[in-house]
Amino acid sequence: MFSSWEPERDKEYILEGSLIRKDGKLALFDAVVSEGETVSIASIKEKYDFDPKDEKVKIAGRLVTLRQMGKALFGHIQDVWGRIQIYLRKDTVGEERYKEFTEIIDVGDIIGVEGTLFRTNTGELTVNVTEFVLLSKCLNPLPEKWHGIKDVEVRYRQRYLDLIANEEVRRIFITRSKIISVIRKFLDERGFVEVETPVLQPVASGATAKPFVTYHNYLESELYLRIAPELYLKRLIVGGFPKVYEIGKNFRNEGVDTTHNPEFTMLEFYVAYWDYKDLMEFTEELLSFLAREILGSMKITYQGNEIDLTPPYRKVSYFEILKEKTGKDKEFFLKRENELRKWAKEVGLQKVDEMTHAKIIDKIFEHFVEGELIQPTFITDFPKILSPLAKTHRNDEDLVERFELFIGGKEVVNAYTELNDPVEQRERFLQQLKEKERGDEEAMEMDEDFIKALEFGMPPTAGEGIGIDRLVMILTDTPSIREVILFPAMRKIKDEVNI
RNA sequence: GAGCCGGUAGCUCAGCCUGGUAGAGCAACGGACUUUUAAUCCGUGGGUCGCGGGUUCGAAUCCCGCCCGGCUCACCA
Repeated sequence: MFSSWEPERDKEYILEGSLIRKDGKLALFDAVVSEGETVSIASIKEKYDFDPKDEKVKIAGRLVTLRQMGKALFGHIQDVWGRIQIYLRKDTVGEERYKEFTEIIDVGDIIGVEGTLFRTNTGELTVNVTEFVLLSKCLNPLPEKWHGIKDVEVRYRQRYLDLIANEEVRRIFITRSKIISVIRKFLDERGFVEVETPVLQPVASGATAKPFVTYHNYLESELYLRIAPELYLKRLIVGGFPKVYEIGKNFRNEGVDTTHNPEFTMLEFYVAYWDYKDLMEFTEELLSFLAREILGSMKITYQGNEIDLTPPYRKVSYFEILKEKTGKDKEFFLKRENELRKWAKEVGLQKVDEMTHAKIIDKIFEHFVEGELIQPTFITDFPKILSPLAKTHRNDEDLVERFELFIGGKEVVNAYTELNDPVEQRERFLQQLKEKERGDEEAMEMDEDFIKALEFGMPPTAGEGIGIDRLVMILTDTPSIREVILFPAMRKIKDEVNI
């Protein structure tokens, strides 16, 4: 049962009426819906939609529509999962209670109702209300019922309004949650152990990016918010975990656009005794499993493009596709730096003189190749100078055993056979330090503690990172990363006094 | 950081080009209505036109600066 209504408070509220809404003072109702008895709107629809048969139900939610007709009224109450119609008749609840409802309850309020299910003349499953309670008052008007809320700034800054008003938005975030839970299920069933590694790290390494810096007062040292969990997860492989994964936030102190948010969610997983070829197959399995579980189909539409997630995916090597798109071969990119620089300027790449050799190659690839990879495509065998943590290719000293998977023109997966030779790893870090001295701000940091771990022996291992936000974008057909992050990074609104 | 676009009632928008004291729908408020669902019908109230400055007799409208947001580029796996 609902806890008892307190008539004195009702009167108080009714007496003050709309004044209470303006003064911002409100006698809160302490009525509660007792635990375990209220059922969700979604479960009622699921259970009784075919046959309501006067089932007694008790539900709570936000009143989002209201149609009053004198001696009866209709409305809908809603939560993130769905909405259900309620029907209130004067001759069912009594004259007093009916009057109370119309006088104290407005669209936007959180209410609880109790009643029996029936179907209206138009066939909609509806609760014929016998008892109701105001659970929380909404002091502000809700966004418009028909057009919802469109102002993107309001949608991001006050996401709760977006969620109340826009069904599509609710769907996206529910799908996001499902995607993450299906990924966990997939990995757990295959023997992976989920772990948590430090977000605050003394060395920001494991990726090429600018970190956020903070300070620990007690340890009296600077710490960095992680740009990647990679080096810690590999330490766990050294420690004997054969299969580990972590899903969590990474932080990069860089620009904001439709595919970048300063904090974003990554899945990283590592498997001992696998190589990058095993990971390609595993990635195909994972993505087709996701498509089946989430969408029930291998075919998706992303921003107008039909994308087929049925394995196997196209595999093409880094320099093969570069040659296809630019006519220049690996030799040109890797061995003839001066000619490359000249040519890069000719094709319109900016700030070439400020870039390192590696960076120019990376830029050229982004410019000529990335956006065109609509169907799932593994780009394999990257140049070594772009991949300081990946193992040298078994057939080519210039390359590493690495792949990235592109879908819808976006990089979604990055993976490689891990470099497990501590001597070579130190050399690669030193190479990065040189790049840093030459002005590459994103070059990777030396991590001596990680090298020490490698010196104890890391088994041959393959590791992979999946950008969860971008994956959600593709599976929900959204054009901007902000549409799949509940509270995307926004500029602080300046205090008017300080302007 | 650059270019383009936007900011008008609680929400969605019109008005701006061509300067003359701000408008619609929904929401709110009052009334009618016992199967409605963008309910309907009658009536009422509601504005720092993002902020600041300039031009002008007069600025939502023209000009300049700033703030916030979006897109594209740059940056960035």
